[in-house]
Amino acid sequence: MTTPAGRASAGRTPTERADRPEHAARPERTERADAARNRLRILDAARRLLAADGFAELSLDAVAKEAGVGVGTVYRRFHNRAGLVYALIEDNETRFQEAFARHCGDGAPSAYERLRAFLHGMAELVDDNRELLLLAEASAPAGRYHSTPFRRHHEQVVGMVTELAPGVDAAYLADLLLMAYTPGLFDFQRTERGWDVDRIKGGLDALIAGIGAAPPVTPCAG
Amino acid sequence: MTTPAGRASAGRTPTERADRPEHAARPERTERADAARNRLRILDAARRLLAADGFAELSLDAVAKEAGVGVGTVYRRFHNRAGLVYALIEDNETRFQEAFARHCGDGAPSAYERLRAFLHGMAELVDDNRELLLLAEASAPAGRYHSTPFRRHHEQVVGMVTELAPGVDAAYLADLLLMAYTPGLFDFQRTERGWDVDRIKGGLDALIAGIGAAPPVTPCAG
DNA sequence: GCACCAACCGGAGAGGTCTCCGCTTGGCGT
DNA sequence: ACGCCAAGCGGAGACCTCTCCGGTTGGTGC
Repeated sequence: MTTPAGRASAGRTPTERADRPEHAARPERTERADAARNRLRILDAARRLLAADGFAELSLDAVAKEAGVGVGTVYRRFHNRAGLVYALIEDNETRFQEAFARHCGDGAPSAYERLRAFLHGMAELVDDNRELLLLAEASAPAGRYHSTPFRRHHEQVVGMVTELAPGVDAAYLADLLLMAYTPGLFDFQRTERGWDVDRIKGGLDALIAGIGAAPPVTPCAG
Repeated sequence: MTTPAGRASAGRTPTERADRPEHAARPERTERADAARNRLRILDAARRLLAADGFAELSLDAVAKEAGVGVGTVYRRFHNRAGLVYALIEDNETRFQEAFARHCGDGAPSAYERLRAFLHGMAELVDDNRELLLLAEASAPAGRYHSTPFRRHHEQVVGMVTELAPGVDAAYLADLLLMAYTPGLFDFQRTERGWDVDRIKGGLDALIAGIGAAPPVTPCAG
């Protein structure tokens, strides 16, 4: 998300700037050197603080101090705590995508198997990053739906579901499937309900097996 | 935006963490008269403020002032903002339960029809209380799973699913079905995706129809 | 080089959440 | 009636998030 597309700015006179809506189609400016340096510093400081103090709390004031920048700089860059945490998350997401692609690239399995592999992979990913995801959710519960990882996951699941069961509302089902990995729910199931990851995988397996097997409304016996 | 639940100062305080299941679990001790009076005052003040200023913000300082009590009193009673908001929600929940019972009490429809009615009713309930639910979720995303309404809903859905499809993991499926009404998701679907309530109802209908129709794992063809 | 200026920086301050703790009081036993 | 005391009260204060804005600087056109 952070890679700047190096595009030189066309010289603009200040008068032009006034009569156009500011955030309409702002061409991507290259990030200034000091800004880039500070962004890295902040991300690094956050990781350090998280590792040291645990995931229960993450004060952006503290992050700023650790990074050696002012608070304003942190907020300018990441908007709010949720923004910072989501930026941290994108990293892990990349690794997941690679693993999933590797898993599905060869052999080209059926849609069912790919969906199953995806869902199982998600279970492991969420389990591994539980604390960070919980922090992200606590910071901005609704932020998830707008996040790059969620959107990408949704797209992928829609594709597989469409292939698996052409009749169903794939977009809706994808939402629901992804909701299985809402951090708070997942943690509640693992911790409070005492379920292991296999139970969750199994529940999802059964669900998608049913979907793949049965036409959406008419019963099998019919 | 707002800090999740607790402050977690250096030394752990002996006071209980906030996201415990205890909202409605009042100890057997009878509430003192002044405490009861203040609780009502606070609830009332909160409703008044919400109606007047909108649901975007609800400062407990302001609630305390409006109620004519100290901040400490508010926090003693409701632990944190989430607690106060969930207390407000329980009210609407009661009305929903009554409607659902009335709907299902006579005629004793099939499990499928009862589940369908329940899910549709939830859709309306969530749609009607979107703002309040969003506020609750923002205050404590994980608090939902511990709340009395969620637990009751879960129990009810488990019962209906068990009856409908004895082979499946009813507890897991109930979780998933209820996640369809996560406030953030629902609002995202309605607002951002531009879906209407019927689309959501329809998606759920198809899902439970499939579940009722197909045996959990073996495909029809087998 | 040099001048210009948009983007960037930093930190004071507004406003919120929640805790701490000394004072007050309702309800009970006698 | 009366005394006791756990439960309740209130608000100062610690700490946090996020905004605002005057001063600074990297990168560009000339």
